[in-house]
Amino acid sequence: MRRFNGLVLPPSGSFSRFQGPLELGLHQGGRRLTPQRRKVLDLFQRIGSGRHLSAEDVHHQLVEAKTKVSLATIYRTLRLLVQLGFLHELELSEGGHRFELSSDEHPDHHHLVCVRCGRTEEFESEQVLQAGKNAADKIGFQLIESTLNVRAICPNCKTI
Amino acid sequence: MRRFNGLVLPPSGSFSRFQGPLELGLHQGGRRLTPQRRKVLDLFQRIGSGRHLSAEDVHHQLVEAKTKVSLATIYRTLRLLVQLGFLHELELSEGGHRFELSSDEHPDHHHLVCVRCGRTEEFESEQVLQAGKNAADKIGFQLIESTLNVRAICPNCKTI
DNA sequence: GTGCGTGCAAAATCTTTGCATACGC
DNA sequence: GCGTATGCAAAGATTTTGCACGCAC
Repeated sequence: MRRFNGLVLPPSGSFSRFQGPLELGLHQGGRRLTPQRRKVLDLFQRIGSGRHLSAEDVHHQLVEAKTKVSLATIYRTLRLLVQLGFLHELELSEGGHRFELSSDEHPDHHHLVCVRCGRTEEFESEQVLQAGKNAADKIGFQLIESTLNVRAICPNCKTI
Repeated sequence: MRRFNGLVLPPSGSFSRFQGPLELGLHQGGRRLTPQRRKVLDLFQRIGSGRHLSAEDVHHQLVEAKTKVSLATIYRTLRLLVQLGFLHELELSEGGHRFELSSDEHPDHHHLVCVRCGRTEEFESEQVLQAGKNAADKIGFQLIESTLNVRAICPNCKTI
């Protein structure tokens, strides 16, 4: 059950990481830069890359900041921003999807998650990048990105 | 190449003094090996490791095979089997969680997913294993497992 | 002005849970 | 028999969608 409901994919190269002013992508293909979309982008930029928010989180933050926006719009916007490559969608172990800002400074970073307390650390690895590329090449897939999820137990939880 | 891994269940209804790991786990701590649980295990066993089923898939398959079992029980059973380590829970990109049989032959394998059609291929990589271990060691986490998800476009979809 | 985006509420998924009953041990 | 597991249905949690209106362009 694929669901594409109305979200038109941008032209080729759409999966590459975003490289310019954020507004650019949102003005292509008849898309509009609405206040709501701007606020969502602003939020992710303000908190920086490496922070993981759920749709609910984003909505809550914006409402707290007196921005009038519906949860439905958050979902629609997040999906759009992921397709445009501005955000990464994460599926770490527990409870629903999370989103983080794509970053040129920390491309292809990976996540260490403590299975007990949920503490999450990030790291980069040229090895992983290469391994993903090797695997894709071997069967003729065109690589987009790879993410390594490491399940582990953090020092705090180990002592309990 | 052998097709089945070490987690062998004797055929349903047979008496055997051999007790594989599956029975052992399901008999510990007052747990019971019910027909429903056995059927779920049998299913994963039959299709082999490397196949990814959703809870709904499992339910559907069993009902087709004339096994009377409720979806709620499937969810409860899958969660149990994951906790016992007999199944792995996957969170590939599209639509919900999937489960696969844990395998002694293919531990720590990884997934290449086509973002357009959902086709999924598996691979193994010593590099990835090592990278996960390095990262965990570096900040004092105790490694449990690492899984690399590679998002890519498969040859078929590339030509469309 | 055109038609994309939004809000709202309803609907669709997906998953969990309360409770009485069934049954493995 | 004891206590766990199940079925059923209802509740929860999360995400999508139909429709009329609003607003970016």
